[in-house]
Formats: sequence, structure tokens, C-alpha cells
Amino acid sequence: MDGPLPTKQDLKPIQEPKKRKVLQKSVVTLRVEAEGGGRQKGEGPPPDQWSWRKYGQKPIKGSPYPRGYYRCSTSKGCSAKKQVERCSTDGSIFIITYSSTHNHPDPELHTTNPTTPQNHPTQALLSTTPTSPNHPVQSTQNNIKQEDHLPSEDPNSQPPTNSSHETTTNENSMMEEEPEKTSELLFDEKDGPHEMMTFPTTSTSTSTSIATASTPPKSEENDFFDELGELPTCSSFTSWVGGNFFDERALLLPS
DNA sequence: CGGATTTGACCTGCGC
DNA sequence: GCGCAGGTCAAATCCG
Repeated sequence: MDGPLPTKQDLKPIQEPKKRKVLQKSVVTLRVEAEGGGRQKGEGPPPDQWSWRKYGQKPIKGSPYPRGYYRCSTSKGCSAKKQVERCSTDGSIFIITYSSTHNHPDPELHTTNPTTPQNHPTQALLSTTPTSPNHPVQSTQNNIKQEDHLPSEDPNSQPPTNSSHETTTNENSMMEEEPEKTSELLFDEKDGPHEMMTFPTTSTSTSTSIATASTPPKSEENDFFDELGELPTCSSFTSWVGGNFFDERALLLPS
């Protein structure tokens, strides 16, 4: 009619002040050795128990791979989102960032029973991955049994090969105010899911104890996670990830 | 036919 | 204050 027609964004109802500054983020790193193992359509991170609908994709500066934006389609009102991007240096490594939380129960947590994930590496992964955004505690603990074996808590059972900083993922010490949760999940279709989750003591103190209980924050780790927490491009992250981290991690796995 | 995916454009936030 | 990059929405297209 008159004046400039309002753009779609203009018409967009004011739902919330899009704060680019994080709210609740869980960073999960998946390593998929089997390229296009046939499970996905050529590429893309392994699916999880949630249904995700892609709503956008953007090329990321410094990364040859674009970043995909997904929304939880499991429930209509669910505002859970996740960003999937591949490591700039290692295309087999997926960096999934979960944001917001699911406002509905886990679709598989109820139906999925003691289905030993060991037979289904992908499935196993699913059960562990999505737990971070909402309640990393329950699901995590349930599936994270491996985490228990993780070196982070058992310096005795873990070979001193790998530096302590990668295992002891503690960013809470420096990010107390940051509601950010960083979970690293190493996914290997051959061996199964390896994961390391870190939760800053915010609201999920319960779950946090899992990883942080016996791992006192160290300045070195802080520094290390300082970079991790930022995850500017994963390049630096990948540097050691693709170099030793994953490699050693796989070796450490109890599988 | 319905749902999901893809692509382009626009807006917001942050850094310089 | 300007520019860059990231993030989201909407329309179109494709697949099941």
C-alpha cells in the first residue's frame, strides 16, 4: 500500500532479542571415520534420537565446509537448535553445537531400552549426544558409562600418554558465569562413541560432578579450554584433535 | 500431497 | 561509525 513493504524480517514477530551471545551451548565433536558410511546421505553428522530439520546453511569464514543450522522437529514448540559444521582441517570431524533446550521428553529415552549401543555405534552416539542441551545428567550418565572409564577420572587406568589437559575438560573454572556446556564426543563408527563431556557448574551441578568431581581445575587446562571454549574455527582445535587427540583418544578407548 | 531440504536475502551483533 | 561475519527466515524445489 504505502511506503516500503515490510520485509519478512520486519514482519517477524518479536519473540526474543536475538542475543548472539550464547545462552546455553554444548559443543560436541564427532569424528566419523567412515565417510558416508551409507547411513547418511553422503554427508552430515550421525543422527540422534531427536528429529532435526535443517533451516539454514552458511559458509564459515576460514572453513571450507559450511555450517548447517538445524532445529528440533521432534516437537513443534521445541526451540532446541544445533549447528553442525565440519572441521576445516579434517572433514571427518563434525563439530555440533547444541543451543537452547528441548522442551519435550526424549523420544528414545523412553522407548529405547537397554539396547546395547555397542552393536550400533551410531545409535550409541545418539543417545549420548543430545543429552547435553537439556539434561546432560540423566542421559549422559546412562550412556556415559564410558566416560566413567575416561581418563579424566581415572588417571590410573589411563596411560599417561595423552596430555592431561585434553582429558580433563574443565572450563567451568574459568567460565563460571558462562552457561556454556562443552561436550566432546568422539565418534567412531568402528569403535563406537567416545565421549568426553564437560559441564560448567551452572545449573547442571549434578551432571557436572561427573566430569568435574575429581578433576580440579588447573591453570593449564583453563588456558587450554579457554581456546576450546571459544572454538573460533576449530582449526586450532583440530590441530591437536586431528593430530593426536582423536588418535590417542581412540587408543585409550576401552571399547 | 506432505514434509524436508536448499538457497538467497536480510538483520543483528561484534570488532576495529 | 563502518564493515564483517554469523544467524534466521521465507520461498522454491525435491523426495518419499
